[in-house]
Amino acid sequence: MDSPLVPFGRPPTERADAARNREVLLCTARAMIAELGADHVTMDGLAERAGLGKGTVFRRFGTRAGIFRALLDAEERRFQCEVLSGPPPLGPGGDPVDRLIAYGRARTRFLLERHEIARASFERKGVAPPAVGPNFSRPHIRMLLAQAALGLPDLDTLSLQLASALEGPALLFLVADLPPGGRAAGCAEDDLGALLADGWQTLVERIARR
Amino acid sequence: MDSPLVPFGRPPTERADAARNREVLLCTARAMIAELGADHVTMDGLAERAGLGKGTVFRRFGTRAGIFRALLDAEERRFQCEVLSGPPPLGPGGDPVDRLIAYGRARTRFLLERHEIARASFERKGVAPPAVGPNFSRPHIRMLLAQAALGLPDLDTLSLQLASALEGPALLFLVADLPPGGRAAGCAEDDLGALLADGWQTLVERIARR
DNA sequence: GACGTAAACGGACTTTACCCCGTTTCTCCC
DNA sequence: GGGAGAAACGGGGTAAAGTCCGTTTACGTC
Repeated sequence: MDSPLVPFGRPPTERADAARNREVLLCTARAMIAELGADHVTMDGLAERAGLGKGTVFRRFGTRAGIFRALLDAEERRFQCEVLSGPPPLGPGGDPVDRLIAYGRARTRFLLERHEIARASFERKGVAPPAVGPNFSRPHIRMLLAQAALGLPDLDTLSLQLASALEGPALLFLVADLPPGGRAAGCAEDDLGALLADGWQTLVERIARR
Repeated sequence: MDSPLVPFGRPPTERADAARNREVLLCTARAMIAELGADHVTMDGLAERAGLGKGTVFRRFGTRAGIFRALLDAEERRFQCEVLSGPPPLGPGGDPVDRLIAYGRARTRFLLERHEIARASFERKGVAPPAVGPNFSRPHIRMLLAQAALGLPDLDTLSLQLASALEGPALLFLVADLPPGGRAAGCAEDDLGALLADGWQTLVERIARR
């Protein structure tokens, strides 16, 4: 019995085949999304096209939304890098209010460019946290608000509400459903992004006004 | 041929049995929600318990979310009455900024009290508009902003974002999932409502500051 | 009151997410 | 290289949403 009582030394490393299959699945998913649109991607279809069993897909991603979340995560990471270590005004170094505005612009653009995946990464089944929404934006906004020292009370709640104002419209309420306000119909994605970005700037400037 | 060429006089009135069944279904649904929780209410279960066929349920409400939407609509209507014709500060007559604040408080409370149904009335399948979210709040907010004459540009977009800030947190991101910010865990519904309401007030006051 | 028609009904059928568990494969250690 | 044990795999099974279509029923007309 010289085996260690506490099984040290084996941090939860992923098995090689598992890692490979994850990649295969993500690639296949991307291809299928491009080809069929996000909501015609079924778990069975994905499994078959990837040449794997259905069980594997679920083991990897837990749920349908999990796939889209994983897809988004990869891109999120790059986005977060820019925000956390890129040049101002988005990255660190500048005036916090300017950063807030720049963040909103960048985030809006990011979400609209990926709205299909972002939307699909939502799903209300069981108890899966939304993940995409407030998880990065909210603390970031909170931090910038704190830095800006505007004398605002309860930054926890405020940052939540502002994150909603920023992400909600892009993620949930529109894109393909309701173009904002009167100018319905012909409103392309870019225009929409510009409107939302400007709106965000107005909001932030008003709130930051001393 | 004395029958009229244009079949006037028959506006799309609902057949008596259909109306009765709608009521039965809504009542049964309410009972089941109270008993099992909203997300254990299945269409089969509802149909069986109501003593009707499944096809009927779908014909009536179109989709699972449709039931919850219908349930909410009834309550929504009462809420809207208060807002549209009740006494100030919520109802018409007072200062628009005060009304905006009062509206936020009332709406937050309304949504939190019904969060289970409100959440269930969402669903992303096909092309069903969210309905609950921006459909009443947004135009109302827009109107009050216009009345307040704050010199804000693009009220269409701004009202959308503010409606998101108001409804998003209550509807989507929390209640049972993530209590806001640091003070996790023990945060009851009432406290949450107070936090969100205060946050909303802060937001509006800042934006309205001349 | 009988009749014709459009609307409503019912439930079998299809599709899809997700579970389960016996089987296979990796990886570590000797 | 061989063996043990844990992790990953596969695919049949289940449950629930949503569709279809043949049957029944309400309601206006004669």
